[in-house]
Amino acid sequence: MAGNRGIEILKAALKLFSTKGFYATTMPEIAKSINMSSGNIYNYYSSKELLAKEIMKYSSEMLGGEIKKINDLEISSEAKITKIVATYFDIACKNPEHVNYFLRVYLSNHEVFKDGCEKLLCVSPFVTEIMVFFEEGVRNEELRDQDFFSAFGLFMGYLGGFAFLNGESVLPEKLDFYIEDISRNIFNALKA
Amino acid sequence: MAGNRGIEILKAALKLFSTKGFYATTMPEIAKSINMSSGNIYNYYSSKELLAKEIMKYSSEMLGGEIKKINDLEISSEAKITKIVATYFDIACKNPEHVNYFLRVYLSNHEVFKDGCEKLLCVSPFVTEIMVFFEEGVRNEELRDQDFFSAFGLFMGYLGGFAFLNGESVLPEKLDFYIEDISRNIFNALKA
Amino acid sequence: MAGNRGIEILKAALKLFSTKGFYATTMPEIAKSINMSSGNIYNYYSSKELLAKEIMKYSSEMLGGEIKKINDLEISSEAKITKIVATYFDIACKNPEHVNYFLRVYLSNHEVFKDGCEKLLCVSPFVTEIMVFFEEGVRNEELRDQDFFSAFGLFMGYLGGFAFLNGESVLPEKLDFYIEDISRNIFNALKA
Amino acid sequence: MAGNRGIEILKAALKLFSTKGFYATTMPEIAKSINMSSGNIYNYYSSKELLAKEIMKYSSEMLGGEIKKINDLEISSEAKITKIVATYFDIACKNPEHVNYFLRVYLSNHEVFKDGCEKLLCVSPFVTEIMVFFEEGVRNEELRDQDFFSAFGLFMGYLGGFAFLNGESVLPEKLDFYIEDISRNIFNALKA
DNA sequence: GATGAATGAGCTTTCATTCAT
DNA sequence: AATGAATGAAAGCTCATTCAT
Repeated sequence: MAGNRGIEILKAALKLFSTKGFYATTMPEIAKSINMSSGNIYNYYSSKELLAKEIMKYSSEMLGGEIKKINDLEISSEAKITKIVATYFDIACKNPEHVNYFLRVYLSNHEVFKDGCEKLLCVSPFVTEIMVFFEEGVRNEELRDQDFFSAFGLFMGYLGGFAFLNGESVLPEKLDFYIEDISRNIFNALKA
Repeated sequence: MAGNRGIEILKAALKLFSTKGFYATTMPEIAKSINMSSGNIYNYYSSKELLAKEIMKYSSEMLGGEIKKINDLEISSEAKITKIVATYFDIACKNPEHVNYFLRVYLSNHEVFKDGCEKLLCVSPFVTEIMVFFEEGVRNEELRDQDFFSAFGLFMGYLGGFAFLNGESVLPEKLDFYIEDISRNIFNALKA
Repeated sequence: MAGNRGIEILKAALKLFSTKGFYATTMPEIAKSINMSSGNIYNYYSSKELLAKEIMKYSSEMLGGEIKKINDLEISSEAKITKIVATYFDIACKNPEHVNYFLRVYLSNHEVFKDGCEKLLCVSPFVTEIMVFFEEGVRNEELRDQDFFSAFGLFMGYLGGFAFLNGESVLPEKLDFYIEDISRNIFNALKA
Repeated sequence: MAGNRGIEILKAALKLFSTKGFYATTMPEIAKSINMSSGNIYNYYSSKELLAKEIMKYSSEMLGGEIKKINDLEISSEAKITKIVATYFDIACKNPEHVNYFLRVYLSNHEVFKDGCEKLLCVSPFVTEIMVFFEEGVRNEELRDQDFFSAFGLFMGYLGGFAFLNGESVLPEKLDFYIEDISRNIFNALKA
């Protein structure tokens, strides 16, 4: 389920869903945005809901991939934290659709992600990489050994929350400005 | 705007919106849940959108009020953090509609909160109390002097993120279990 | 489930379904034919399928009622047969929608009458009266004692088939013309 | 029109139309059931409606052929009636698609058979053989001389009605069980 | 304040048919 | 003959909102 045309639909829907929301975006609208007929979308995704789920998987794989690159580097946990924050903010600035999709579509539209995306199923690529980062840090005695979810929630919540604040235009500075502060806070919270 | 009947509508809508989502909840459904006619709701709230905004203010005032009580106590910042986390989790367990409304309705349905709730306008009672807490801590030299948003994002994101994980049933333990870890992490991040 | 407005919808749908078929008739079309908005139909019948089932019950009760009147008369079985044939043909001429609904909607659109109208459930008022007629005739020794369905199939099939031929305009004469022949044939087939 | 592949399409459509109905069967579905592409059907039949008409002719010829075989036998009219009933029921059991197509597609979807199948045009092979049977019986003075349609309606309606009852699963016995009763009833109705 | 029938625009989805390959 | 992606009109149904009572 993909192919060139399939990806094209997915990207168009990602952009629209993340901007206008799942319900406020119509299938004809998605189709029109890539000069396709509305009926044809259904040759690629059998329903609007399924499309939404595929998008979440796609975005999560993309984000997980970026963090994996950082995990593969031979640097300290402290440095990795800074890189993760910077990378996340870079995406939030340059390709905000991924972050916004998570915040505005996945997080809220429970009913849509019921079957097949329960728990964190569709987001696991991202979760997994954070887990890898954390456990390596603990093994190296750079990070304090604590409950994984306590640590994961900090990361996910802090970064997501900041992306939200940025999207709401309440931050007086650009995202870059906060990288240092945030990285330090996270490291202080997690360090051994 | 308000009155006994008005509050009744608001509470019913809060419960339904936070459970089923804004779009999946219909006005007749809200009305029926309190044995009222659908038309009559419009005598109290002139539109579904306006109702959604009023709910956000209401919830935010309620949550802000709880935090204010903590701010008024004569205890250390470290102790306050623990109390804030515990209170937030208590609400997330016993009255999850408030927390879920923020996560599942406010956070996502941008288009609904456009006019009159931009930025954090409808959530200011909560934001304000976090700000009071933080500035007092800094003044007392218990907390490090850093950018307010860096600190606020930590609080809001961490707590919200955890409420989300709990709602998704991905946490192996009950929320109480995490209070200590989380409070320590927050204090470590913010302390002077 | 009826009321004045409900019956009005039902009659309008009966006329259209029996003329144009179930699928070729649209809900807006039904609504328009009685100057109602399409949405409002759903306040009376929750789906097109349900509407179709209610119509079948309604028509069957009407037809059953007419035959009951004949059953209540103190006349010979032979005379009753003639009256039943004449009455059926009278309806087929003056209110053909009832007969055509049975032939063109009920008989064929299996999938529509699946739940709640299986077997002859929605047509039982009519079936019952034929059964009453037949068993009385047998008890009076006017009719031969044979399997009920063998007798019922003759009635239902013969009359229905003729109504069909008439509707197809293949009969060279008006229906009245055939009453005598058909009644005699039925009596010869069933008599003791 | 026809050829090997053409007949294959026709048979596949016959089976599907008679089971699911004309409107509930899609052209791609027919194609898929014989491993053909949907577009290719149109090289054989220019429209769904035309296909439906060709099927009716095909089925009617098949049924007419069976009755012709009986007409060609040198046996009494009474014996022929029994054979016709038995043959019809045999088909209704072993190849129900023919009988069901008549009942569930032809009988109801008026609009489809409008042009080219009006009156009994597409069913004439069957009608003709019943006519031959009847007129020979009258000529031999085995059957009473009466209006042809009065006699034809009895046959067609009785048999069709029974096939319907059987299809609805309302008959307590298998079709075979009723052959004797029904044949006797028909003979009693038609005999000289 | 209260009712709930009525409106009608708008949604997702389906499907006969076409046509470039 | 054969493919199947593409089209686009049209369907059933929903629901925020109105308004006569």
